[in-house]
Amino acid sequence: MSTKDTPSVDSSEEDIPLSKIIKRRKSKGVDSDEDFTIRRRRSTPRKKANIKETKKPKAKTKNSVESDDDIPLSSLTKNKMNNKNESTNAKTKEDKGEQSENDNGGENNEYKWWEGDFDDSIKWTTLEHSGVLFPPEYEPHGVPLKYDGEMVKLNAEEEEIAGFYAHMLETDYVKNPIFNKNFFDGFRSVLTSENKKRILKLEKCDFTLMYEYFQKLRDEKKNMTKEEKEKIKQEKLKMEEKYMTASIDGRIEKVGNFRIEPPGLFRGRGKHPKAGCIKKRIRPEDVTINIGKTCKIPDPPAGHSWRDIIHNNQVTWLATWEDTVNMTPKYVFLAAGSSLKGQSDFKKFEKARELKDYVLDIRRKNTEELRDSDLLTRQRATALWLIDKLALRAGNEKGEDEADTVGCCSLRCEHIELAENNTVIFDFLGKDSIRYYNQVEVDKIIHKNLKEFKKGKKKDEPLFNLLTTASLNKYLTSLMPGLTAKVFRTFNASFTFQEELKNTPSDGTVAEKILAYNRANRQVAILCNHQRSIPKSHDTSMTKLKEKILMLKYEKYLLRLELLDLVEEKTFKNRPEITEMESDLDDDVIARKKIEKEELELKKIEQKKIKLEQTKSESQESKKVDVEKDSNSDEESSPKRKKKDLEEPRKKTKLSPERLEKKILTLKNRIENMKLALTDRDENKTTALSTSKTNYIDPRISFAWSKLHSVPIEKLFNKGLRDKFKWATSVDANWSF
DNA sequence: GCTTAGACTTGGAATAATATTT
DNA sequence: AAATATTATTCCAAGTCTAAGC
Repeated sequence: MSTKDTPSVDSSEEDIPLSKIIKRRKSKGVDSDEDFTIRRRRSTPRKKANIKETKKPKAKTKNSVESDDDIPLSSLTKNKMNNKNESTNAKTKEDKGEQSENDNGGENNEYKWWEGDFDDSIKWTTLEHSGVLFPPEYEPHGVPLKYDGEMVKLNAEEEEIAGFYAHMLETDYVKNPIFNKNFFDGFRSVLTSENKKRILKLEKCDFTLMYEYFQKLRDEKKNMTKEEKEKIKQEKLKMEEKYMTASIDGRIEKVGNFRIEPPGLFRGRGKHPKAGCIKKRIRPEDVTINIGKTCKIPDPPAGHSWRDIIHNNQVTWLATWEDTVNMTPKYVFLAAGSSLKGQSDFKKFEKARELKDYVLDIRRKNTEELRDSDLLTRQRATALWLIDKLALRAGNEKGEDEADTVGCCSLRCEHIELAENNTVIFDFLGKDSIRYYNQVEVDKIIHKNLKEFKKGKKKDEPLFNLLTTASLNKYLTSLMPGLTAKVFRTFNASFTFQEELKNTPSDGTVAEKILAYNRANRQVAILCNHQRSIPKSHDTSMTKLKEKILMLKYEKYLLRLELLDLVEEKTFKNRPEITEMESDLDDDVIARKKIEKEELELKKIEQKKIKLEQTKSESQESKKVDVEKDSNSDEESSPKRKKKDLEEPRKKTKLSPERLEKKILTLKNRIENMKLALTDRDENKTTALSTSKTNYIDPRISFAWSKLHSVPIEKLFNKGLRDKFKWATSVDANWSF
């Protein structure tokens, strides 16, 4: 493995946290030499001195109110302060019981914040919760590592880290050299000196014994009986119950992520320089709790204490800790359906709607500024054009220890190519290292400007060298209060969606309408470049669906033949829905389907037989006769059939013409629906609809559409989304974004 | 003024739950 | 009833943006 390309850590530094090393290098680098031609990326580190064991009790956040601070934690936690805090504690259980499973405002005692005003500078007045849930302590399993063909016994710490890697053996992560290097460095740093001497190369490590052991555990778990599984589930639920809700201003609301992230290997996306680094176990001593001043402080796990307790009601988080890989803060927030999240969601969409009233003026002005004499103005105008037209993200600067991805303001010359006919080709990695590739014909002036901005620059220099997200946003806010780059994305997404929905066939079936809805959704997802990897089973499920449709068509064809046997064809002169032959149902297909159908029927009969034998052994005889009569009704030999053979009389349904006609129509309907579903799915294979649905499209558009077209909202929003967007439920059918 | 800590939204993948097929 | 496919939920990484702090 590549020990060669590892300049960052030499052996002498082995025991110093990586973050420290990087920080040191960085400051050295900035002071002295280094490239830094034009302000390239921010020389980041989110550092923080990170004094590991001598944890200083950290300064209080601005609003944290003193009061309890001088009392030792231990006495606070033991000393039940129950009575002091307003009722909530006792009430909790009852409330939970009654509101548990009301999906959609069945209960009316719910807090409908959207029916009144709300102030959101102060997020809460009382806040009570149970803190966070820690993952279980590590339990060693004793499965050894094989190194260079020999067994190596690992101690618990070593084994845990090795296990992290073993778990990922089947993933693509282990194909990533950066990941491997970071992991191996981390692994070696926990090895005992004896093992460290021995374990020198990752390629010689064989984790398969552990992998197989984990696999075995998984299988065992899977093979447990239903009852055992249920019991475990119940126990888990009981453990977690108290963490799942919080009481905010006396109301019980759901908490989102109350679980502390378990230790593991950092799964950075794309070419993240830290991919594979060890994410250390978080302890109560790392966790700060934010809670109402008079509320009971949750008990930390036995023998432990919290890092800090604060009472900051200007923020919404309940707990925080620092991620050990990137030194970034992590938070526990309320769930998406909570009032706090709902309010800010509502605000977000209202802000985007506000832009509607400004956008024409802004665009007009911007168009002028594209030709401004000032270079900065021209850059800004061009960038804004991209943000507005192509829904690009703002593009903050990124650090050296992050994956190299860009957004609008951080685009570099290498990311765009200027082609003929005012065409620009965008090709860069955006958020999550998702590729943005787009070939667009742009206004002449845009093309001209981009050409100008590229001129004389190297490919790795910034395209908009005079622009930053901060300056752009500052300018935007001067045009409209609270306007920032991301508002454009929200605005354009919602607006596009509403426009696209106008293609809904108002006299279509529900399935057709849903297809139109999903198509509109998909247009937005494409605009926002929300991509996903093609599901593994896409091809198979596609052909399967096609076959299914063909089978239905074949059955319809059979019914039609039967009908035309009974009734003169001319009766249906003006009824193409009855007489029309399916275009893709040729002889071969018919032959194939015929056989399939027979096989299917045979199988059914077989099963029926088995069942009969099992259940009614005494009346077996008489039934069997029936079955046999059925099964030998048609015998087929060769799949090669000529039309003549196909049309020869077949097993009939013996239904009346009226019934046959009706059956044909239902079948036709089913076929249509399936075809729609198929198209929908195929068009969707690389597009992720969920992100735009959850974050960009104003839910009121969907609720209004649902009412206007009488499509049940359940077909559009799953339970989670309905809960998240309950504030939008009551819009009028004619509501407009 | 500039940098960056901090808080919050946005994002695709992984995993769990459920539905469907065998 | 087990295997598989599909959908919903959870996970946690990676953005945006504000304001604290110099």
